[in-house]
Amino acid sequence: MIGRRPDSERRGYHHGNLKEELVKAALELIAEKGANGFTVAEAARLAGVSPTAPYRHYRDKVELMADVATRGFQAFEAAQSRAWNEGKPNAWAAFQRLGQTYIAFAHEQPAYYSAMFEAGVPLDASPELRLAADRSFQMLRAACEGLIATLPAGRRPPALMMALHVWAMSHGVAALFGRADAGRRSLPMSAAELLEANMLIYLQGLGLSAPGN
Amino acid sequence: MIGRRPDSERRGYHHGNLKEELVKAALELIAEKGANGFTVAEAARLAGVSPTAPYRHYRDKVELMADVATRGFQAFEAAQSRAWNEGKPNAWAAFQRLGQTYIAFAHEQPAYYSAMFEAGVPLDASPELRLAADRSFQMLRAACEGLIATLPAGRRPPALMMALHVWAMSHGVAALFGRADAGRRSLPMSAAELLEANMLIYLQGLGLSAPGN
DNA sequence: CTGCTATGTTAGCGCTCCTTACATGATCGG
DNA sequence: CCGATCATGTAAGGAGCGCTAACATAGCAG
Repeated sequence: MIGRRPDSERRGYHHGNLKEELVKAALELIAEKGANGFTVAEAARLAGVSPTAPYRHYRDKVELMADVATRGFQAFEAAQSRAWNEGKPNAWAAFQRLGQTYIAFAHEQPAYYSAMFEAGVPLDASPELRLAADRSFQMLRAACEGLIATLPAGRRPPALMMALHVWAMSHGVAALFGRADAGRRSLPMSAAELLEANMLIYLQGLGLSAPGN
Repeated sequence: MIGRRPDSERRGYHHGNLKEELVKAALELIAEKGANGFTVAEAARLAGVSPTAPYRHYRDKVELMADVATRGFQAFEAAQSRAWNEGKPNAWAAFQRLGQTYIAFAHEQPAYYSAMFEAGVPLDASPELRLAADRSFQMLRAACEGLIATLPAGRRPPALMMALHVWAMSHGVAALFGRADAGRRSLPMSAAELLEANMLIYLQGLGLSAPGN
């Protein structure tokens, strides 16, 4: 990390950047056949290399999955950060955007979402993964603190608890109703609407209500 | 369920009741190594039969998993039913018991829980599975209706939506914080406490509060 | 007893994960 | 410019798994 070489991207050696392409292949496969239907061999095939080439870049299958999950958390945190936008124009609106972003991410990046939450990758598989996951959560926690600050001092819930609740609600809705999986029961509303209503009722329970309304 | 045969348990043929024993073995393996670390061959080994014997009882691995999931839903619904106890002594207390039961089930029967929600078994894998899952949900929905009935007519939310919210919160908490998995962040409260607080705030948001309090 | 069906075993194909040994392309010291 | 070295690829193969096909046997019906 001494800064990039100025004269070239250094995509050298045989293939170029096999690592990136393996991640891309893994995402395709996970999106197509679920988190379990992904095999290292098939990813290698997609990348046009021999079945054992991936093992030059990843110790084993789990490490590859962990890399995918890490990139997922990074992309997720970036999306969350954009949605939060430093709490503008007000904490309430920004908070609602966070929830929508969660559902949208689960819906539009099912492969990332699977790798992050459904593939069974332990969070301490790598320090980078742990870091990326923690940053996502800290973002959410900060958003909660922003909302809590609008409450009168006597009625403020612990920010950590609130963040855990919001995460649980988001994850619950996304996991149960937010995927295009088979076996879905027909719902009267979309996952996004369901989560928005859930959040509104929860916030109401905390004594929060939409400003300017 | 016409009552047991009086003269014998009818463990006939070669092994006796291999099907039951395979399910038991599967539960052990899932509890031990997660929903993915389970193999048909190893289950057969645990049951003391050859690696292909299970295929006389299940078309493939998915069908075995689906059977485990079905039995999980049946056990779950039985537990829920006991907890609900027809809404006695009052809808509020019975409802709280339902939530606790959800967390307890996820905690004490991790193998069932994995098979039901994390193994990727589609709900329409079999009619029995679909039925068992639906019955669990109808139970929850009935409980919600019981609670909603205590609200004044003008403020009643749709029971289906409420049931979906409760399920999402329960599942979110259970999936994220209710397992003994690795990679857990240290929490200031248990999953059961977290869910109870979440429910209380949500119900508060609906205008519900504990009776006699 | 004879034959049928349910339940089990053995053999084997194709696939996966991963290791070991080997080949080759890029880079660097001279 | 050349050979050494290291990073990156391939080839071969072992062990395990899902599943099928062919065969064997236990229990039951007649």
